[in-house]
Amino acid sequence: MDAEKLLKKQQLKVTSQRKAIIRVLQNTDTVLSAHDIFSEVIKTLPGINFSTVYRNLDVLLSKGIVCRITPESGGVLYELRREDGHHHHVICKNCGASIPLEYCPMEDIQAKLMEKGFTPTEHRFEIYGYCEKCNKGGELNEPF
Amino acid sequence: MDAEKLLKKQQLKVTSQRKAIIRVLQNTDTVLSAHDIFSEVIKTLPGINFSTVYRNLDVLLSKGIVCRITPESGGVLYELRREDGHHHHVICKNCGASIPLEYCPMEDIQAKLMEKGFTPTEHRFEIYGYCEKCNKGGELNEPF
DNA sequence: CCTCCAATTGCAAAAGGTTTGCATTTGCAT
DNA sequence: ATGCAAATGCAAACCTTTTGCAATTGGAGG
Repeated sequence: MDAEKLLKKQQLKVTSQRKAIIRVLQNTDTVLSAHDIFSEVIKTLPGINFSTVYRNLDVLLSKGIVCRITPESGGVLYELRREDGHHHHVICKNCGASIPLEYCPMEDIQAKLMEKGFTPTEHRFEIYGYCEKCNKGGELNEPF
Repeated sequence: MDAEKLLKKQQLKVTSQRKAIIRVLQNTDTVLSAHDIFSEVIKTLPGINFSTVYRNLDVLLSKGIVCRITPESGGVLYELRREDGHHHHVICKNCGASIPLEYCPMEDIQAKLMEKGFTPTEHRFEIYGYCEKCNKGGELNEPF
């Protein structure tokens, strides 16, 4: 779906800034920091402000258009939410590639948690490592 | 194990600051922010500096004495590592209680990842929700 | 017990990332 | 075409974490 439709679907105003941000996310299969996104967006939209990027990432996140990922190593990363419904990610520490994962571990232990009286509301499951490409190639580009 | 033994075991110098930090972590079953830890430590060790807390949390983390947790909501939290070996956490969003979990989802999908050519190096699995106590009680104290 | 050195600490300043207030601009419903 | 709420740019504030440096301290070795 193109950026404009995505925004209208969520009843968000269609601004050039929002479209640019979404396009950046659409044109990559890697996870990006707010800074990464800003650096890309400013190429097509000189003059866009950092706070606009931050504000819009928050909006897009709250509308479910993007996902937010916080690696152990620190920082916050974003990616377009491409799949409907619940899913997890496998992320390459070398190139940042993000691979969606169907599998969800919650099913396996939901019952056990309830037994203990714990009511789960959210969970996170992320896998980090090296993708097929980076496993082989050898040289490390922009690790994080 | 007491703080001093814990430090000596890892061949770290035993300082009053380190002991105080560890004791704070030993006296709770909840996850704490660096700020939380500082606020507690300063009660028993007036004059301790924030940077000392940060530096030591890093040291303790690298020695495996503490765990670091980064909730979706942001921020960085620490807890004493009480279990040997690999484990995950169930965390109460209300009181911060941290419950260790034996179950690890990696076993279930390790093979599938390798098939795809992905080499996992780290992963995280955390569950957030409300513990038995907070489920019932009702009032919310220090949510995060 | 004393001495000495590397490790640790306190302090202050800087760095880094993110948020906020406000005036201006812009999308879009009417 | 018009008006208004929403979005943006800008600058400053904020908060958390890191860093350089001088002073202090733990503990190994004498």
